[in-house]
Amino acid sequence: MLQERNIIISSITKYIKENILISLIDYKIDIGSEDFSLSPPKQESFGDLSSNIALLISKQIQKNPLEIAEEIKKTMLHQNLNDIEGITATKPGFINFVIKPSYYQNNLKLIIKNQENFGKNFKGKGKSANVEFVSANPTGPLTVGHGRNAVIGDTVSNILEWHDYNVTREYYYNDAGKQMRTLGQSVESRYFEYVKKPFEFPSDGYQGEYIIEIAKNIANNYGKSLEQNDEKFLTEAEKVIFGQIKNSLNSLGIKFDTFTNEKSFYKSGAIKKLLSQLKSKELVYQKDDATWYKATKVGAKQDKVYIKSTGEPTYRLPDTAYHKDKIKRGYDVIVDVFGADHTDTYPDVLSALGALGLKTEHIKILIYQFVTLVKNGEKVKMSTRKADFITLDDLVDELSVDIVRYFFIMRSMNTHLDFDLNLAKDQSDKNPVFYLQYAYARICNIIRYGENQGFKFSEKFDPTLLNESSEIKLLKLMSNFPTMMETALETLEPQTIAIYLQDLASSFHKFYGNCKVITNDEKLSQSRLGLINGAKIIISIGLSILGVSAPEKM
RNA sequence: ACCCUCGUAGUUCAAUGGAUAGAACAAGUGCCUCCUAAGCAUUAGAUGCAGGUUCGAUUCCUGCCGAGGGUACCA
Repeated sequence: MLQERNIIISSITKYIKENILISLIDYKIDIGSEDFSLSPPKQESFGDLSSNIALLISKQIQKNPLEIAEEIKKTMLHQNLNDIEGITATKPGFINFVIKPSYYQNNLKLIIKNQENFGKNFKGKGKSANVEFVSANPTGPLTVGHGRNAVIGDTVSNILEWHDYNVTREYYYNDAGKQMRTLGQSVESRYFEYVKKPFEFPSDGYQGEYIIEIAKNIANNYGKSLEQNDEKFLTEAEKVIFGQIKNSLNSLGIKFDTFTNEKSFYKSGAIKKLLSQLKSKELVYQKDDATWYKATKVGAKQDKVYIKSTGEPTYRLPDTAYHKDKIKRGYDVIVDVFGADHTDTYPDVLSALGALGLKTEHIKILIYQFVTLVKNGEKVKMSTRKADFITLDDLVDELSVDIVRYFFIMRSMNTHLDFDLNLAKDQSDKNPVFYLQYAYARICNIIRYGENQGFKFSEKFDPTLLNESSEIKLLKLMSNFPTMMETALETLEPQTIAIYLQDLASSFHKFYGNCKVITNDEKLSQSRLGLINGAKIIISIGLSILGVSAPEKM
């Protein structure tokens, strides 16, 4: 039922496209419906949908595009199309379509009827998805940079879930590498410092206060006579820091389903197996005491090291085993959220998997650019090792979950994000997220007010009374919601939703300024209650996907 | 040196190859006897530089300039 309805919603473009193709028969042009556009023009005065078809074929058939547009228009007018109020041909050769208001008005009824399911096309029904994100090694608190990763990953998961995918949120960390060893050494030396024994702090050790705290706790809990290389230094540190990380994520409303670590792939023998499989494909060789991946054989410019001359693998090898494991688990979609520092690494992982005959087309790598923190007008360089960072917790404390989440997804992933701390703080009451929330709270307030005045909202309202331009505009935007969500699924770019919601909220605020909802005109009041109830549903869906709260009062 | 991402208003960011490049913040001017002024209306302000492809380029290609990231032995 739902599916059927939403096909109707998005089908107006398909419907028009098909009819355009029909009108082309005389030209004997072979053009697929994907090869020309039919989309809302920037300029409202051109109508609701515009097509560039005439411009595209004018060269082939040696004719002025405007003339072609006129001819297509005439043909289509004869077809007497449903829901089309008018067709025009303009300047260079665009064909513009004006859709009847009734189309949008009737759509409102569908929104009210389907409530939070409005716009769903269930593309992920019966399918599963795995989203790997954050994946920070537990060497210190999460920083602002991890925040962008965390919020993108969680929101992408929400987008998939909304489309009915069964989503696994997964956190992967490297616990076998150098970073963790350095962490253990750092704690160890702080421990000896605390118990007043000779110590030597590693030159590249982690310098944060939290290391000292962990060392103190170890001394308090396990006594002061631990020896060098006791594994408690690392295991305790990992336990404590992971606890903090989970708390930080929790305070952002993020929960993981699975934590996977690198060590498990050594234990299970997966890495050995992977190496021998790659060897049999002649993709692995020995040189200078190191084991190399022959990336050049599959198109890379340089071979890469799998196992260093010290006998320690680089991250590439376990990462490949890990992705092989994920593929074998049978997900329909696998998403990795990586920072820009991974740009060069994932092609090696994918090419190795591909060489083993595994399918990798369903792996989507989302690369986001780094966050530059700006404080007092200066850029802050952050390093976990030097403890020179602003933690995610600090950010959430100073701002709020809603602001932090919204701030991280309101920009496209591949923009280098400048996060001005002073600005975010000073203007917190003018933050764009409040604009959305205020629209929602305003709607709720009108509904409350209406109830106090004896207006009970009924689904039997008459949508055809909504004819003010601000009403039509709002209705049109609401009709776009399903298409917008489809785009969000295709691109896995949360920003799409944020921008849409800004538009919708703006449209609502303008409507609020122009039209009074609760008036003496009972029928009109009912219609407008229908309108704002529809807007409420859509804002609510959008905010919940973004993980931002929808307050009934502000 | 090479590779990737990016360069749009004073600032932070939008814009499936389309028509007059959009917002927000900051600056100026209006609007609460009326459902919340966290709002609305309105003024001013931008595609780094040079070429190319195209009917048409912020978008695609080449070069230059600038920012960030990467280039086995951090992940």
